[in-house]
Amino acid sequence: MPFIEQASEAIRETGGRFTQQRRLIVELLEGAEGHLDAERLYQLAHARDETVSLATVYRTLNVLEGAGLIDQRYLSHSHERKVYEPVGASEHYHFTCTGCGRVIEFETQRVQRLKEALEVGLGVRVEHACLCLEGLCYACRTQQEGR
Amino acid sequence: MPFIEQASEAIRETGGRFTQQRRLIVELLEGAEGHLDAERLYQLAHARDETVSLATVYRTLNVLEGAGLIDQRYLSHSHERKVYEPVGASEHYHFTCTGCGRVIEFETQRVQRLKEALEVGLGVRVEHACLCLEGLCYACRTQQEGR
DNA sequence: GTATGTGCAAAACCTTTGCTATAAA
DNA sequence: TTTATAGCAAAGGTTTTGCACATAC
Repeated sequence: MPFIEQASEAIRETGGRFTQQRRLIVELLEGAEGHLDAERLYQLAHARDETVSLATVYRTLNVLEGAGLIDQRYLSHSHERKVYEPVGASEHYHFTCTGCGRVIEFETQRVQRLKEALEVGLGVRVEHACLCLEGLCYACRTQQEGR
Repeated sequence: MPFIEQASEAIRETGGRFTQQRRLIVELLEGAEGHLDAERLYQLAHARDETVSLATVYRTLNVLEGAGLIDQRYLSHSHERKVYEPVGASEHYHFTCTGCGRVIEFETQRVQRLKEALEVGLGVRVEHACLCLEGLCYACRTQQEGR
């Protein structure tokens, strides 16, 4: 099912309303190449529809997250701001280059395996795992190494 | 070398001054059983020495982090606040129970291996890795499961 | 003595919330 | 028509900063 319909249904199921502002925000999230933070999402939405406010962006993001449709992530070590992306099928994580700002996505089973190891070893149930990786990408690394 | 001396030397090496406030904050960080956030550190420090302000706590934490003496961590999924701890020899990470708030420390080589895999696979240099795990500890999990 | 550090209060920053009007159902 | 959602602006919580005074070196 397309993401917009998923969102529309999920919101309506809980008695919520699929307003034009919410529709626009959902469309932008779906179409985004990269990872949007609230401010950027607001800029994009506001450019298309002046009636969208930053408060509505935040409220909509929280609604969508509550419905399990998007994930919050932190990309930087300092975690200044959250970015949001549709929940996908693949377990993927992010590496952010502190040199050029590029975000590299990668898939790995290692986090999943770590979770399983902890559930067995510590007897816990892991509900959230956040992994933020930072450093230099290949281009920035070789450039810094002076060649 | 004791942590206090390390800190004293590191600060002085960069032309900094090892003031009484900084000494106290370093002592508290070293002696802490758990993971202190800035507010808690301020409470402890201020109780012992009224001249310590919250601003000085933050400034000192930043100086110590810059000198590589302490690490910032986020324990919760929502990352509301940072906690600080001396840089240790062991690679350890944290699991926070959302039921009772308990923080479980554990050691693992898995993050280190993930880093190495990325450095080879993507050609990057990983400088920071932040892993935040949340869920239910054994006690809270069994209680919630109703038995 | 000089530069760095300090407290205080105000600002910065991202995010949430109270209120009244609006619009989805 | 009913009730959730909107915008706006103000508040929230954590962290940083400007300034004048204090203090480590």
